[in-house]
Amino acid sequence: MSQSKQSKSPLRVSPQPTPPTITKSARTRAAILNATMDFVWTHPFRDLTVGSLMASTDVGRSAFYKHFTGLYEVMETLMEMLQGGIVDATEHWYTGVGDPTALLQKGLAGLVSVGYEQGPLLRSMVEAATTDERFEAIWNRFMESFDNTVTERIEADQAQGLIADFDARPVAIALNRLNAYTLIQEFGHHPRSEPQPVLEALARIWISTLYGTDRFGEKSSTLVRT
Amino acid sequence: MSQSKQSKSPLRVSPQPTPPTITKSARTRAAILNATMDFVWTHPFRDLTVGSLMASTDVGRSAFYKHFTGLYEVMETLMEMLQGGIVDATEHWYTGVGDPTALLQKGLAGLVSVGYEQGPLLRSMVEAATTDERFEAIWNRFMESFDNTVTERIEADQAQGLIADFDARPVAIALNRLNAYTLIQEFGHHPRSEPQPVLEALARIWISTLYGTDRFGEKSSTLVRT
DNA sequence: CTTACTTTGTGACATAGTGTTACCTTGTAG
DNA sequence: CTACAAGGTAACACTATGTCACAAAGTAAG
Repeated sequence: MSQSKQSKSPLRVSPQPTPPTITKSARTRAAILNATMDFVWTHPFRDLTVGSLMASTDVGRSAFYKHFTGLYEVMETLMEMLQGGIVDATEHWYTGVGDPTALLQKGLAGLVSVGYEQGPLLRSMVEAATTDERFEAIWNRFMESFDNTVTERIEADQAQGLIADFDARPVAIALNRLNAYTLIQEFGHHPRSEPQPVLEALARIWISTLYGTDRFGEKSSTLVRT
Repeated sequence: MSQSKQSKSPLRVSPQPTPPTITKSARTRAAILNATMDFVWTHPFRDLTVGSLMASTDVGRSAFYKHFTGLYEVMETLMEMLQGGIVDATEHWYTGVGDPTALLQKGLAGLVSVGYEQGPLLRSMVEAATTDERFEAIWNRFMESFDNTVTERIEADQAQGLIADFDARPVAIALNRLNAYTLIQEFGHHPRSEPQPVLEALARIWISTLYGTDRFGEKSSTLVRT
């Protein structure tokens, strides 16, 4: 009732993916996706219903089911967009060569940046995962892929003697939960936190844990980036 | 229909809180709480309905509303029980004196122990928080109380020169998300992970971050506890 | 014991959301 | 201009919630 419009979701879904044939179907599909995006930007996922969603388009509620089998499928589509951004932002660390600390720092900076831009969307993903069984499976697979990648990277650095020889997988799982849920906590709702202190906190934790604390002076100003 | 019973929730709600007057009301209340406990032990919270819940008691569905205003209030009651266990298990660290590393280690061991015992209940709390607005507020207050306590403890140790002088709050927030969601990931579903490697991972991350990595030998066998 | 009264329990109802079906409409390819 | 598939709709069946008026059953007092 007292809702002075906040920020709008930045990602927009254009009707035509590649071919210039703008079908009516694609336009409605895009309208649904955009309406969903806008909705989760400012509302909890639990308040999203097919009815309220379609009310903000120019077609009726039951037309929704001509394009998606349910809300979970809409979220799945949006997640593919989010996933791309996250993978792009962090892949340096997994694949790059050079100073591992600097690579990690860069990867985390990218992750925090995406989290800051897409926070509410990220939050809605987790909410959708607890609401819908099928989407939960998709989300879990997403997180597990990170668990695997981070585990591999830790083990590779352990083989080179860069990281102490501990059981990599539980640490990877824990650090990934750290990232995901810290980003949601800090950037999932309006008003968002400042990204800088969050990046410093995450970088401190990851770097201390993996590469040791001797990287830090007394004041952590060496961590400043972005 | 085809439900071969898995493990049962260990916490039981006795009808009489303190006075020996066993009212009929208290018995039904306890039956509801126990049925809820049993349910979330083996099912996702989204599948919990008032109907299915009351079907496993000897009174009808609408009797539920004579005792609770909704499922969220049931979860609130169960959370008070869980909260007590967590606070008991971790309070050493916040208040104790002596070697901070050892205190932290003990606190985490207690936390992992509670998480291991109460994992599915903890998971259902987070699920309920994303489903119900009022319970979400309660859960957030719970997490914030930990954020405040950990922030204070870090700042106290920083004042003594035991911890490097970084911005304590974002680190406290991140480390608390680490704990909560790692415990849910590892112990929230059957079959649960082993507690030992999880404790080692959490201890490594907390201790490295706060007190430095020089505490660890090459193999982390010094961390073994329980 | 029985009367009066509060607590606990019930069936029926109103409401809100989901997903499906059978049937229109429209736009565009032949 | 017409055939017909794709897109859209209204109405329905279903499931869950929460409430209400009323019934039953404990309990306390006389």
